[in-house]
Amino acid sequence: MNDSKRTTLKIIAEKTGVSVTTVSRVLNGQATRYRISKETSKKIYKCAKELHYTPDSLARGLRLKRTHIIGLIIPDISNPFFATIAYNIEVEARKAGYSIMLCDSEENTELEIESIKLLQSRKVDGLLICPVGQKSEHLERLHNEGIPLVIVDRYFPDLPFSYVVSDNYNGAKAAVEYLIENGHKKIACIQGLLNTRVNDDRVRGYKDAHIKHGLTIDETLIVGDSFGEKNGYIGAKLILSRSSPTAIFAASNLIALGSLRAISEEGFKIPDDISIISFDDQPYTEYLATPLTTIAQPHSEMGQIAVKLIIEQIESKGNFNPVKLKLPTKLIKRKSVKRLS
Amino acid sequence: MNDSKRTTLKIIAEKTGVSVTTVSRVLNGQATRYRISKETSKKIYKCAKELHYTPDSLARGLRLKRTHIIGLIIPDISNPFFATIAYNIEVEARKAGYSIMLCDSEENTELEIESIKLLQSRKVDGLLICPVGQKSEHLERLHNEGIPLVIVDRYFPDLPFSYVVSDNYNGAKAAVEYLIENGHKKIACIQGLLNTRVNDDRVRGYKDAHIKHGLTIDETLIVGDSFGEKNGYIGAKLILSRSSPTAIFAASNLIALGSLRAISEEGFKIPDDISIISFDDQPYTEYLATPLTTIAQPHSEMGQIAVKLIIEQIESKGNFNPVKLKLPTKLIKRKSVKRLS
DNA sequence: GTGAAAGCGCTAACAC
DNA sequence: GTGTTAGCGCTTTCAC
Repeated sequence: MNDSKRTTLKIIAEKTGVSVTTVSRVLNGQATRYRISKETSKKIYKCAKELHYTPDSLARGLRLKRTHIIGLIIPDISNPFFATIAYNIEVEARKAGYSIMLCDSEENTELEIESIKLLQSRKVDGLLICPVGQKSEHLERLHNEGIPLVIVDRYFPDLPFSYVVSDNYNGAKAAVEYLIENGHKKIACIQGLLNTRVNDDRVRGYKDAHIKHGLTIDETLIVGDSFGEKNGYIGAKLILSRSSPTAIFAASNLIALGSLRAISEEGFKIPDDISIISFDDQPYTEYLATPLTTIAQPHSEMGQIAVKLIIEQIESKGNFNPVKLKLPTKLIKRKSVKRLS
Repeated sequence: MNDSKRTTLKIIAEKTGVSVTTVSRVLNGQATRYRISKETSKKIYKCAKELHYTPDSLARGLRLKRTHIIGLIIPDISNPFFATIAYNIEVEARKAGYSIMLCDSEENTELEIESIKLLQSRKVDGLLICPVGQKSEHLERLHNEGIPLVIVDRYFPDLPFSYVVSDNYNGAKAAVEYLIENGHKKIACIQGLLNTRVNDDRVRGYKDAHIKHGLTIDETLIVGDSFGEKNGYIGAKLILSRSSPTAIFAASNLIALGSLRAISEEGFKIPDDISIISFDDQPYTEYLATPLTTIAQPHSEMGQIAVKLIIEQIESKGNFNPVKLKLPTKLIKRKSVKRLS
């Protein structure tokens, strides 16, 4: 921290009457390599302990060009989906000796770009980004600069960097097929942020499920433009007022929450009046008025794998190939889908 | 990051034919102060831009003894309560030019202590800690070392450091009084982590509400020992099997979630068979099977104020007095409490 | 077995 | 108006 004169190698060197070099070597476990005498070592360890020596990571980072910091950019850490991912990332990174510097991009590409710059100036060893996902030039640039980078959740399949995401397409398709198999034919889709791969994949899954089962796609049943709760609310209100779908496919947990509010305000009952299925499972979903049928994403795995990938990349010094991972989702059947006769 | 030779002041100095000092001064906006000529300035800015110069925060931090990093220690970032607080902290800190280094203590004092050491070696300017709360020696030590420190959520009233917390005592008391006013006399309490001030305050509020209304306190109705979901589940199971309370006071949002599971498993209906009131409101609480009556905590304010306090403290260089803030909570009446005749 | 010296990129005191 | 120099705390080459 600021003042109060923290212990440095120099201080220890003076106290023990050896050179800074020796102290550094001993404290870095290189005593044997340099055949430093047991006594000297002991003396140094003892002194370091007494004075509560902690190495200065800034100085070390400056010297070594290695900070053991991973920059993490999240679109909204208050969203339980990202909070869970962040949790797993932090725990896994810590185990591997890395610290996390956290930035929230507030679902805003400009802020995302700012955050990247910031983290670069902070000299993080690598970047873990859950991108807003509408633009990618800034990420490509990063990649070209040779900065270790792993994308989580939202991705860009055609670009040459590593990512770990859920299988949004098949997840969404499975969700909608489940609806169709239960006799639903008029299914609304409240989608998330437009022109993001995640959303496009989910919507594509929604459409392909229709096609597969010979149903025509009614574009007016597809509404919405963000992953937030408000969009779920507005989307559901809209859809309920102008059409009468028998089911809703909500493209995110927050969208589902917003829809729930709209649905109850409009006096509809789930699943009797309308069915709903949501993307992303959360601890609370099973206790909702009607326990929600959802597509669960592998939060923990995503976080853990992301950390593994970024560290591999950091430690490989450039010669590695992008790893592209699409993790399977799981349909969790609960009570929010009604079987139509 | 690691290689690819990032632009430094030196490089710019060479390209523009001036000294490093001048470059530093210009790029730090001290051109006028040192009366550096417009041309020189322009030249430098232009070169810096072309070469995408970003200052090296490590070097700067080392030199200035100031990193503009705030260390944040959270017991569980996947808990929506903390995630929301973290969100507000990150946003507020960023606005003020600070970055957040995040550590999750997993509700474990040992890890909390480790994290503190880590963050100290990272030379953070100050520490924002949501402590586990069972021990405080390590925090006192920090304080004595003169390290800027603000405690959030869980606190130690007798110790001389700043904190910002909810008024847990009055919140809990209001909750239980509300129950009593609705005719409940046999009220169970599923408490959180023992020997933490937060829990003690909430339990004290629970008890004092009884006393105030002339009810005797039945210690067998008080169960539990952690803020997690599992404890809520076990606690509710226990209480339901051996007593028959008409209401449950759940000391956290996760405890409430666990209780909900137990209650439904046991075939009880809320609020007809049993009422429940929970501490901490979350976006999903109003959509639960029975919308929960809760005590809402001022998440955003807590986060924002915490950042203000820590920055004040960082920038005051020692001569400041601890600020102790207890923020009011709010009873949010929904449908989980039944009026008994 | 140990040390001196250089240098990572930056800022600031002191020159002129 | 601009430069020289020292030094933040650390690691590492080279020397003996």
